[in-house]
Amino acid sequence: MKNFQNIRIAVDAIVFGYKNNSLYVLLIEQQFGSADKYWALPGGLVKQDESLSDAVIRELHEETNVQLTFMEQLYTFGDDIYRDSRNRVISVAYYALVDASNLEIKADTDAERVQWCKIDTIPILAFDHNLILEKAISRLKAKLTYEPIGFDLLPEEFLFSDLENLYCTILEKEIDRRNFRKKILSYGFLEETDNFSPIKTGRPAKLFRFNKLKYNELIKKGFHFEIKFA
Amino acid sequence: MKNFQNIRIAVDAIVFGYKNNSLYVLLIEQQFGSADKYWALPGGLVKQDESLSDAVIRELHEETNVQLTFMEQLYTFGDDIYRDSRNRVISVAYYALVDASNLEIKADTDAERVQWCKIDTIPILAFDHNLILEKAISRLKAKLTYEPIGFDLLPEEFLFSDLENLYCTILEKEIDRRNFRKKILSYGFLEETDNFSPIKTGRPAKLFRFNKLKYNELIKKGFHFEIKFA
DNA sequence: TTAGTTTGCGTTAATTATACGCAAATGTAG
DNA sequence: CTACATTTGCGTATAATTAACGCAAACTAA
Repeated sequence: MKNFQNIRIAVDAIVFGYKNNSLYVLLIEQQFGSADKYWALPGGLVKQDESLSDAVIRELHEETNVQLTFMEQLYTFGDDIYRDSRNRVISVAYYALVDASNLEIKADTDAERVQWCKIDTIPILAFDHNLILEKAISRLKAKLTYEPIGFDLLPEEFLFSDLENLYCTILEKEIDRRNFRKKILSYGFLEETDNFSPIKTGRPAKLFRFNKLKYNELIKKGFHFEIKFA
Repeated sequence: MKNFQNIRIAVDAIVFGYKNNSLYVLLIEQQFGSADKYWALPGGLVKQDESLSDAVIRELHEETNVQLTFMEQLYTFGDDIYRDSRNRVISVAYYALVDASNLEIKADTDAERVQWCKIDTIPILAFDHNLILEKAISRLKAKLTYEPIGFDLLPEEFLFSDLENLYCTILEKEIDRRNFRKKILSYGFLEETDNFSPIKTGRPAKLFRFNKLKYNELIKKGFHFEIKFA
């Protein structure tokens, strides 16, 4: 075997969003070769003088118009050496959580269509993107229980019932509404706003806000976030 | 900027071992260019037709004579585009835990020397290997608390005091010996052997063994390992 | 007014964690 | 042979946390 290395390096972006009590992921439709159209995760080749994290943020922006400042690295996929049939390509996957209600997406260069796709109706995707997405979902599920990332999926101000619903939906678990509320409130990083939900059914509900500063202070004191389920 | 990509892809191996009540990592000494010698993590370029995980296991074997069957992916380092001064190189880091008392290491191709290095006396390493190692250590610490990986660092049969010591040392925390024992035993995946420790001081201690099968059964039933510290 | 709905606060029992006490089983020093 | 140092292994009391549930308050719609 000759020693020459001809491997391309790509990045892929998994962007999770939450709306209508469901978890979504951002997909693009791409044309491959002459005929085939495939849904895929946003992503593409890293440029020569570009860091990996810059690359994934650039590709996401180019293909979906979504402008993020940070994505977290998920995993690097390079064990299947034929994952791309054209060349050997290794892909570093990144993920992010966004408030989907507050985001303008539009197809741009490279992508023909961009869409939020519900997590339980994902089609067959290009390359090994189904595998990548699965890994991202299990990471999301795990992280949800030990870091307060659920708030990233919600608007600035949200209802307790939204938060509760988010947890139940994503983790596919039942949960006691009252104990959940008690526990989260006991942490002390949520603050009540003076605003009420516009929904006109049942008792009016206060809107809450996640206080990141307070959370960071707690962390410094050794606090450890955790949500457990039966 | 031209579209041509000339990025090499490498793998690096972090192998943790435990002996003499201390945590160690496997390092090699390499010659760079004409004069400089540097300690570094084992690793090297991925071959064209080789999966990432095969590559890291091969490199580790070539450089240290340590033959593993599995390593877990840690992180991919590619944000500092000058991390290797010669070319742009992206490195996928993998780590593993081994029973150091049971391992023959020897310098081989590429490496001049191989050595277990105590984690609190790590020298300045080549490239960004200090950064990589730091990340590996924090991953190890985190994982130790929610997966029963401590046993991988011990011999097949071990003393409870060894296990206790391992946790205290790596996590740098105090722990109540009796509560720790009670908790671990309550999980039911440790089995007593008929053997006793050869140490001739104090009351003779039973040797224990980690029953992976039993652990896997528990996992299937929804069990979740956890060791918390004050 | 009444029924339906969701919020927000509370109480109690069960479980788990924490902080210890102490005897058993050895080797060793005198 | 005895007293002592040392480490193991088991136990118990108390505090803290979690889980299970009750119910009134505050609104809308009819």
